[in-house]
Order: sequence, then C-alpha cells, then structure tokens
Amino acid sequence: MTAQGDSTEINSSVHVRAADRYVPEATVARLATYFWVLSAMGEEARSTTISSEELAAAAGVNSAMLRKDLSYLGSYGIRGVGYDIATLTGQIARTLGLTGHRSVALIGVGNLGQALAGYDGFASRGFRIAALLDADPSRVGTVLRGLKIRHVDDLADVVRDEQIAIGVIATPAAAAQDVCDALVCAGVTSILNFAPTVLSVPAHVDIRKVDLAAELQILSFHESRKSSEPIEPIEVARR
Amino acid sequence: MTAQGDSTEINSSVHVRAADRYVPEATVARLATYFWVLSAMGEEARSTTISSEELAAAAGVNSAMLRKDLSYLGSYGIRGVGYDIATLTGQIARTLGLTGHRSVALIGVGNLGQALAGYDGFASRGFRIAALLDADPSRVGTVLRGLKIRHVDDLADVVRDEQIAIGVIATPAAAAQDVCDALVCAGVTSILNFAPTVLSVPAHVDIRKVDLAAELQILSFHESRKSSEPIEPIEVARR
DNA sequence: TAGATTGTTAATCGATTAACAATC
DNA sequence: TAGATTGTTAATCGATTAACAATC
Repeated sequence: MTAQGDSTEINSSVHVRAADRYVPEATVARLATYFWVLSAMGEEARSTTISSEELAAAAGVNSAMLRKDLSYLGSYGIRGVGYDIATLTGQIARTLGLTGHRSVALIGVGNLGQALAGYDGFASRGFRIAALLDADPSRVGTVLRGLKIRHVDDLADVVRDEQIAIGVIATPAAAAQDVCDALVCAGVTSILNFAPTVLSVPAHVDIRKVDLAAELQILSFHESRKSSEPIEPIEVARR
Repeated sequence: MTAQGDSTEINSSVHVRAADRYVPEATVARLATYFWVLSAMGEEARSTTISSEELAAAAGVNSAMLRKDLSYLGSYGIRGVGYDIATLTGQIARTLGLTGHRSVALIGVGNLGQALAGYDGFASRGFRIAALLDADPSRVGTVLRGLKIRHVDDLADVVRDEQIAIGVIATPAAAAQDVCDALVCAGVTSILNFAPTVLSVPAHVDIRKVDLAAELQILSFHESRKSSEPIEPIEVARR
C-alpha cells in the first residue's frame, strides 16, 4: 500500500504474487531463517531494535541482501536506527503466513516418520501434526504421540476432517507417488517429500523435497576435491 | 583430458576446482539426483542407453540443463544415441567422490538422531555411520543399531580412530556451535547440520543445513498466497 | 544417407552485492 | 547539526534455456 515504484514491473515472470507484493523464492527461504534468528534474539533482547548489519551477521548473509529481502515486506526499518525487533518479527510472520496454526498430515510412520512425528521444532513454530497415516496393517490402529495411526486409504477423510493444509511424505520411494496422488486428489496443495524419488504433481501444487543422502553426497564431492589440495593447519572456529 | 575449449576460462570465480574441471554448485546438487534416478532405472533397464530427454523427464529438469550438467563431467554421450547408463552412472559417482565408502559421525542421538542412525538411505548410498555420540550421561554407553554411544568429549579420539569424513549434527540448537567447533578442531571439514541455528566455521570447512521447520514455513507462505486466489477444480496428478 | 541426439553457444533471466542518496 | 543506517539503484555474477551445428 505504501508508494513503491515497482508496481508497473509486474510482468517479470514465474514469481510468487498475490494481493501483496512479489517475493522472490530465494527471499522466502531466507525469511524463515531471519524469523527464528529474531525469535531467538527476542528472548535475550539487549535492545528493542536491531540493525541490518547485526541481523545479517547472525543469519550469515550479506547486509545488503538482508535489507533487500526485508524491503519486499514493506518499509519497516527506521533510518539511522534499525528495525524494531517485535515489528519485524510480526511482519515476517505475516508475510510467511505463520499467523495461526496449520495442520499437517504425516504419511509413512516408519523410522524417519516416527522421528518427524516427535520433532519439537514443528509444534514450536506453529505446525500441528494432526494425523499420522501408514499402509502397514500392523501399525494402523496403534497410538504414537497421542495420535492413532490411520490407514492411508482413509486419507481423503482425514484431510477433510482435520483440515490438513500440508502433507508430509515419509514413505519408502516406491509408495510415494501413490500417496502424493492421493493427497492431491484430497485437495492438499502443499507437500513436503522425504522419499528419495521425483514426484509428479499438477502445476497448482507446491512440492518441496528433502533428500538426506543427497546432502551427504554433495559434501562428499567437496571432500574428495579437498583431499587433493594442500591441507591447511587447522584453525579453531570463530565465534 | 579430452580436448575442451574451456581450459583457458579458468579465471571465472569462487566455484569448485581441482585436478578435474569446475563444476557449479547447482550442478553438483543435481548430479546427486541423476545418480539415484539412474540407479533406480538400471534395475529395470529396458535399454542400455538413455537419452537426455528421457533422463531429464525422470529427474524433473529441462533436457538442455541436463546436457549442460553432464558436459562438466566430460564428453560421455554418443550423438544420435544417448548416454550409456553404466558409464554415466560411473562417471557421476567418480565426480561426486562416491567411489569407496565414507565414515560418518552422528552427534546428538535424540529423537531425530535416532531416526538418522537407522535411516537405510545412508548405507545404501555408500555412507557408513561409524560413530554415535551424545552429551547425555543416560544415553552414553547404551547400544543403538549395533553401535555403543560415546560421550561427545571423546569426539577427537573417535574422529581419528574411525577416520570420520563427515560430521552430522543432530543436537539441540544450544549445543550445536560447541559440537561444530569440536568437529572442526578434530579435523572434520564436512558438516551436515540439522540444528535450527546458524553455525560459524572457518572458510575451509563445508557446511550444509537441513531445516525441517523452515521447509514447512516456505510451503506455508505459498499456501497463504494460494488461499486468496480462485480455487481450480482438482485435477488428478499426471503419471 | 536420413534421422536422432549430443555438446555448446548465446540470450535471458534471476539473484547477489557495492555503493550511495535519503532520512531518521 | 552530525552520525548512523535504511531503502534502492545499478553493476555484476551465476544459473537456466532455446537453438543449432556437429556428429553418431
């Protein structure tokens, strides 16, 4: 709503739009980081404000990038002073859609799924695991973390009854596409995939993938390149 | 070693180098995907070769990008035919440094750490969890997945004895920087961080971060933008 | 040879960053 | 007013993609 010269350049491309401003994908990902850095700081709180230089250092990014990221939210800094921590935290939460809680369904309650079901980080950041589902008859009906495990065939009912906004797939790779299709049919449009397989979804569905082994393989690549170079004397990590 | 015009452009920038060619970061990440897509295909194997168009479709990327990615490995395709699956898989493995096994130490054997310790995907892709460590006295000494949990104070010994190449941090946020410093002091130069905190490391150390709650927050952002737009009739996912 | 598909070029697009005028 | 710090511009850099000559 503030005057902002960019409103004519609305033809750019694929980016995210809405009633609000555009926010580039790379910025969205970093906003999540800024949010918990600010949350963690808010508790200690030596001041009610923070400069872009300080927050950028804490988040491990360049301060110019931080300011540019925050400028997509609107103009909430005060020149010569910095950003009010409470205001900024609130604006980031609003932009990310973190007001209110969202219900998550977790499909696949094996090794990884059980850990995700018990992961504190979800609840503490406003996500409620509202349903657990599995295809294994020996698991269905048992209770985990206070939730009775439902059969994956009941997915559509569960999505409706629990108003599921996000589906988390933690099944083996072979089952993932079927579960994904079922989620999409049930109307879920946001999916987080832990199965090591590429999933096809219609264009209106957002999907993100966490590939644990791929992370190790990427590190492995850098490791193998390092071993051919001279090894520097070991330094102690900076604070 | 093949003739390739790029050898003079070696001034580009930060990128990864070595005795081998440069490989851009974005390409490294995708190579890991191509690798398991090929591995999965190799089992069914209707042909001994695959075209860039087919592999790109299976990996969910543009075929021009796939060809460019593969061109960093060298020239292993055959014009008019495609890529030999076995050769290509081998070259990707070589480039990623996946020949041989790498030993991984996992620090923090709580909820998430236990799941990671039991995650099949690591072993099946050449990573061996060689050590489990924790700071909680009630956990130290107990056996999980055939490994006795060591105290985190023994980290330097463990790294040396087990020839640890990669450290995985699955501790609470508050403990993560100390564990990270200890890993670096012990000579570990590749770290995968699951703790929701920004870690400082010297420049020669590679660090990657998996932030589970941030993934949900990013989905949440898109979800909140979608809800203001007209809802399309639900389509069934394409195969 | 004709058809297919690679490897590479060049255009484009998006993301990062230094620099600085605006302004608290 | 003087000092500090934002918000934005413009330059740069890296990543993606269409297009096509090379060649199997």
